[in-house]
Amino acid sequence: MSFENRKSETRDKIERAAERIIRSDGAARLTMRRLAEEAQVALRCPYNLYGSKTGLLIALLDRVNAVLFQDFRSDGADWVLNEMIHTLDKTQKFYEADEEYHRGIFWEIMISDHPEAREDGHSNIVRIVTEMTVRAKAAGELRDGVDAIALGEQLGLSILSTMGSWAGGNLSMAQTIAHTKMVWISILLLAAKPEPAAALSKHFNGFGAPENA
Amino acid sequence: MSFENRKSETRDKIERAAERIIRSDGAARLTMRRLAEEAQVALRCPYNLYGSKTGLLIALLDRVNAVLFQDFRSDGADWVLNEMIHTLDKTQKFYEADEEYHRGIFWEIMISDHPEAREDGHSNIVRIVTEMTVRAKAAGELRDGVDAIALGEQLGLSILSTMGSWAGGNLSMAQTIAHTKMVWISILLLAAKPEPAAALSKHFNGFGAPENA
DNA sequence: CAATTTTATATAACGCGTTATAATCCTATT
DNA sequence: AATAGGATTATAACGCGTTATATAAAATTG
Repeated sequence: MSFENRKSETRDKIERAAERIIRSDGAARLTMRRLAEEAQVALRCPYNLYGSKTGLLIALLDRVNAVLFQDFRSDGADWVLNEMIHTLDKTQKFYEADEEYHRGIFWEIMISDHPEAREDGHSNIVRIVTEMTVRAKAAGELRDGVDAIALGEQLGLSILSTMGSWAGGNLSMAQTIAHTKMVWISILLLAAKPEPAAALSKHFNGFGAPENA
Repeated sequence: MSFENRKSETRDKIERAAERIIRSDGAARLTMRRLAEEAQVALRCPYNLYGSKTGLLIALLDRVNAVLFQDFRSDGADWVLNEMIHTLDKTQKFYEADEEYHRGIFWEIMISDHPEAREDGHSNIVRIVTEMTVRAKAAGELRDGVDAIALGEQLGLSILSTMGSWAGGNLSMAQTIAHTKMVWISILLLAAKPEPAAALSKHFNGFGAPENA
C-alpha cells in the first residue's frame, strides 16, 4: 500500500471514530485522547494528519458541506430571488436531518482559536450568496443602482451571524431560517424591482416571534 | 472591617488586575494563575468570589453595560423609531472607545461552556429592544397588526447575532452597527406607518459593502 | 537487498480551567 | 476572652489540547 493510501485509510479510521463519538455523546465530549482510543491510533496521529483538533472538525464539516452545496444549483424557479429563499429551505431541511451533530461541529470550529478556520466558512457562504445576487442582478431583478456584490455580502453576513446564534444553542435551525428569511425578504424588497418583489412578498410571514417560527 | 467589606475589597483587587491584564495583553491571555499573581491572591480566591473565570468576566461586563444602558433613556427624538437608530450610534461610539477590551470580554463569555452566561446577555438586549418597539407601537408609529414584542425579538436577535460576529473578530464595530442599522431599517420600513417610515428612510445608506461601512 | 524517507507509536510533559484537601487567618457571636 | 464560622491561602491533582523526544514500522529509492 502506498503512503497516500495508508494515510487516507488512517484518516478514514479517525473520521469515522470522531463521527461515532460526536453522534453518541456530542461534539463537546470529543477529546483527542478518547478519539485516539476509539480509532485505535496514537494520540499524536490525528495531529500529524489534521494539524489540530479544529483541523479534524473542518475535515468533517467539509465533507458535509460538499453535499449541501451541491443542492444549491439553479433550480429554474421563476425568479432568482425566489430561488434564494428556496435555498434557505433546503439548508434548513439539510441541517435538521442531523441538527445536533452539525451544530456541535459548527460550534467547536467557531470557538476554536484558529482564526483561519472561521475565515474559511465565512468566505464560503458569502461567495455562494453573492453569486446568487449577481445572478439576480444579471437577470434584471434588482433595481438600478443596487450593488449586487455589496448586497450579497450583507445577506451573507446576516445568515452567517444568525447561524452563529444557532451554533451557540440560542436558536433552533427552524428559528434560524425563519429569522434569516424575514431579514432577507425585508432587505430584498427594497433592492428588487416591483415584479420580483411582488413574488417575494408571498414568502413573508410577518413579524412572528422566533419561538413561533 | 466586615466580611462584606473584605470581600468587596478583594473583588476590587481582582477586577482591577483582570482589567490590567486584558488591556495590556488581551482577554485571551488572561489566565487564572496569572490573574492570581497580578492581584496577589490565591488561585482559589477568584473561584470563591465569582465561581468561575466566566463569572469574573460577567462581572466586568456588567459594570460596563450598566454605564452603556444608562445612555439608552428616551432622548425625546421626533420618533421612537428614530431613537432606536440613535441607540445604535451610541452603542457604536461606546464600544469603539475601547473596542479590543470589550470584544475580548464579550468573546470569552460567548464561548464559555456556561450556557447561563450567554442567556443573560441575550435576554438583556432583547428586553431593551422590545421595550423600544413597544413604545413605538404605543406612540402609534407601527402599522396595525404588527406585534411589537415579536418585532422587538427579531430586531434583538439581529443585533445580537451580528455582535457575535464582531466578538469573533469577523467585523469591526463600525461594520457591525452599519449592518444592524441596514437590517433594522429594512425591517422597520415594513412595520412602520408611512410618516415615521419616511423619517426612517433618511438613515438608510443603501447597500454598501461591510468593508465601506 | 540495503539505505533512506515517511508514517505511526509510546511516553512524558507543558499550561490551561477547575477542584479537593488542609491549614490559616480574620470577623462575629456568646 | 473563648469559640464558631466564613474568607483566604497553599499545595497537589484532574482532564483538556498540544508538543517534544525518541522509537518502531512501513513504503520508497538506490
